[in-house]
Amino acid sequence: MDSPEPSNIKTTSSSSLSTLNASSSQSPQLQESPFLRFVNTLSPIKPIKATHVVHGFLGLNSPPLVFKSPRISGLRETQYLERPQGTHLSDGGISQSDIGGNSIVEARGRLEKLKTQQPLLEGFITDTPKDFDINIDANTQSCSPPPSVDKYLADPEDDQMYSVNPEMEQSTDAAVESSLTESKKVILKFDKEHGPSNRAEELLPLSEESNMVHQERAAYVEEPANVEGERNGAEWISQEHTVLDSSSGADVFDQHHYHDSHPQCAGNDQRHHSDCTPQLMPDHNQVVKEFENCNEMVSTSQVNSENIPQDGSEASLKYHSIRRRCLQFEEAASIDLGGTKSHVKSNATSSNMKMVPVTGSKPPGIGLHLNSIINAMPASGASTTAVRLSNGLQGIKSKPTISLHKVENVTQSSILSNIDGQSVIDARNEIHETDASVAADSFISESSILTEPIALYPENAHDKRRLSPTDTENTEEFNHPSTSKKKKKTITDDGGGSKGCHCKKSKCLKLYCDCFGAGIYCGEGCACQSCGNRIEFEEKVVETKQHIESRNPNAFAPKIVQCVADVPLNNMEDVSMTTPASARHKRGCNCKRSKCTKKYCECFQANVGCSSGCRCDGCKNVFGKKEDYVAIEHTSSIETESSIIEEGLDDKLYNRQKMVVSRTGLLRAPNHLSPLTPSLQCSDQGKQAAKSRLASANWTKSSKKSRSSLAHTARNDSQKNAPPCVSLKENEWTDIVPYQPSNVCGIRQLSGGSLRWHSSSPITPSANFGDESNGKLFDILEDETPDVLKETSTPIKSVKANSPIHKRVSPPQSHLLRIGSSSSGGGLRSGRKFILQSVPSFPPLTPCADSKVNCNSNEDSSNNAKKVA
DNA sequence: GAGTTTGAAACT
DNA sequence: CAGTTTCAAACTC
Repeated sequence: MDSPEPSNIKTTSSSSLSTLNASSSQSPQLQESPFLRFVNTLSPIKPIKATHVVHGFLGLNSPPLVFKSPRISGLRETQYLERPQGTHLSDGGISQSDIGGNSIVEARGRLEKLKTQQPLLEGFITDTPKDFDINIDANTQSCSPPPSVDKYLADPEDDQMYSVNPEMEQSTDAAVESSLTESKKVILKFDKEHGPSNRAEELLPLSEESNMVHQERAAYVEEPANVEGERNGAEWISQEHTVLDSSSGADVFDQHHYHDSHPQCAGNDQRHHSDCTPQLMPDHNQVVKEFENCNEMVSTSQVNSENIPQDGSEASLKYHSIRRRCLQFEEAASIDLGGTKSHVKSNATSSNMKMVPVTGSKPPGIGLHLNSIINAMPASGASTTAVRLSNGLQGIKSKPTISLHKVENVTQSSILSNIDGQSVIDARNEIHETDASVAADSFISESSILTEPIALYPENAHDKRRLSPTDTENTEEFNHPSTSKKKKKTITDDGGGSKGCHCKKSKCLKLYCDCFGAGIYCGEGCACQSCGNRIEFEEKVVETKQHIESRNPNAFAPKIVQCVADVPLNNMEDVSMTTPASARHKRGCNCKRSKCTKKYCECFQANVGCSSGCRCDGCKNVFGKKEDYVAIEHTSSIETESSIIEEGLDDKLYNRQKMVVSRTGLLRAPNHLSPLTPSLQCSDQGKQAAKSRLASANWTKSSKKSRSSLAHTARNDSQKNAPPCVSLKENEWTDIVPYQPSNVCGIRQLSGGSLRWHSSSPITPSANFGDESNGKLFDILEDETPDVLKETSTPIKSVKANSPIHKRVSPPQSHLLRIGSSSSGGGLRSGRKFILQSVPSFPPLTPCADSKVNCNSNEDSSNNAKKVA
């Protein structure tokens, strides 16, 4: 309800006249209309935005819808984190815009409105999420997966994604961005003069992540400045003063952007800026800004500087780039802080907070470093997670609920924890962090491809060990030097993982060091000896890092990749399971004695289920056993094979049915787990696991879209690489991480052009499904799957029943590949047919039901397909 | 807090 | 690539 209006309003906001019209839901048409154009031209801002928006989309390559969905998902996460109820809202807002097809326009309208109507924005932001959730469910569902996918797909986009809400805003803001970027540059320069450290940091990051930063900044800048400025009002002004004066305008922008991106945060009030800020994390600039802002916030908003743990997590959340940024940032910060450590600390915390927000943005993306993930979880409540895990199902069950709020919680919890420092909050943080980390991981995995996503990882990295410890340490240290260690320990104990490192021989210049591994400089909180990971030794640190990267380019990349981030939200159980399930460790663990039940296991530490890539013995990973994962893959592969055979026998109809099933499964699976497994399960009618997974995929609607997209991509792939389906498990999995991202990217790319995953591996298709967020594929899929999906649409039910493992089973990559190939093989045929059917993607697709229905009533599906044909 | 266990990272 | 060593976190007492 609200979302539409806001969006419309926003679109019109640029022009007062248009606002009314836009509010009436004319945004798209109006915008297109010559009159609107004229109006836009009248207002200086609009034209820029429009252009920028266009660029942003163009850059994305994918249609606005695609981005939106992902972004939405991202928003969801953030929203969820902040508000369980609102979890869907944020996304919904986005999704609606996407659905409406006015996403960009609406976004602009929203931004404009926000600018013009700060109060409205706040209300809208807080409210919109709900509305969106309701309206967008399907979209959101699809979106939820997409976000992660999107993150993977396009880092640059991810930046936008981060802003989630900003998505739309971004579009609008995009235009602003250019101006903003310029303004930022100017500001940066100004900041340099005034605030050397922060600005310097920003500058450095910019050089590295200039693209991302620019994107993010632009979005942030635009929205934040306008929207937040309005919202925050006096606070904002004060912040701006501080920011502008001492820090770069980027900070301000970041804050604004953060708020915008996380309406909830904004809704939460500036008090929680620190909380919200984490989401902003994406950019170093933001971080820096956050720091500055944090100071301000601290003074103004009551935010506790102690949020360190969260901060650390946030920091961990950032990506590689972020990590790098962190390093640079730290340097700058340290430099600047040299005199004002307290500020730095506060900043670090704030930055961390921002990082958390990034995690929020993560949702869309997923790749994360284990470190980041771990850090994230531990930071808030690694112990909690561990407890949950130890508790087993209970823990999981509890998670589901939590999972729903994961994203939001991540940001919120981090905030809360920071503020309150309560165990409860910590638990939330853990969950959120894990989720975020998962998403981040998934995103990160892609992030390797995409630079932006990386930012999230850094936070994640901190979240667990590295990030949390280092970040938390850093932040804590900064905030509370004396208590940093204790806090760290306590945090780590609590799961905060804010501890600093204790390296004695590695000089903190090896991956052994969590700080170094997380791309963070060691701080006061660290108990390391002969530490070489300090700003003073920046050159050495950089060299070492380069050396390590030369050996292993992904050494600093997130270890954990998520397939699906948000989907689980609907099902508490599923969620808890799913979040972990969706995420996987790229390399897998090699546990021999811990049985993957202790933090020795990186998978467990990251709250991720073991996959075929793991070489663990006697895996009992609470988040998903390796065996289960493998079994799922196997079944999925079998199903795919059978489906392929069937396809060969019966062309279109039969294939269609299976395709639908597989697609639904894939789509669903992607949400929670990996796309692949779901499909397999679905395809195999009988396979309960698949069903359960699919059920978990309830979010399916969105997943459906993604599936459809995946199917579509799979088709393409299958056309090219029909056979490939089968191979890949471990390798695939490893690849998957990248691929998924790539897939996501592919989706984006699809919009833009190339699909990595397509060519890369069959698996990618699944990823694509997950990514589906990409408008085109998504649309196609929708069209294709619609009937089937519609039939099965509601099915999601079973999802809950699914074991987390299933979700995780996602290894699906192989499955996806297979499925995709099979489906793709058939997909080409059936796929097109489906397209002809053009079933509405949104409505129906419930994974389980679909899968079941499809599987059970293949005839029906086939009949439907025939009818359609 | 010290010592042990564990598995990743690094090395050969 | 496999095996071994090194390392630091996680864990236990």
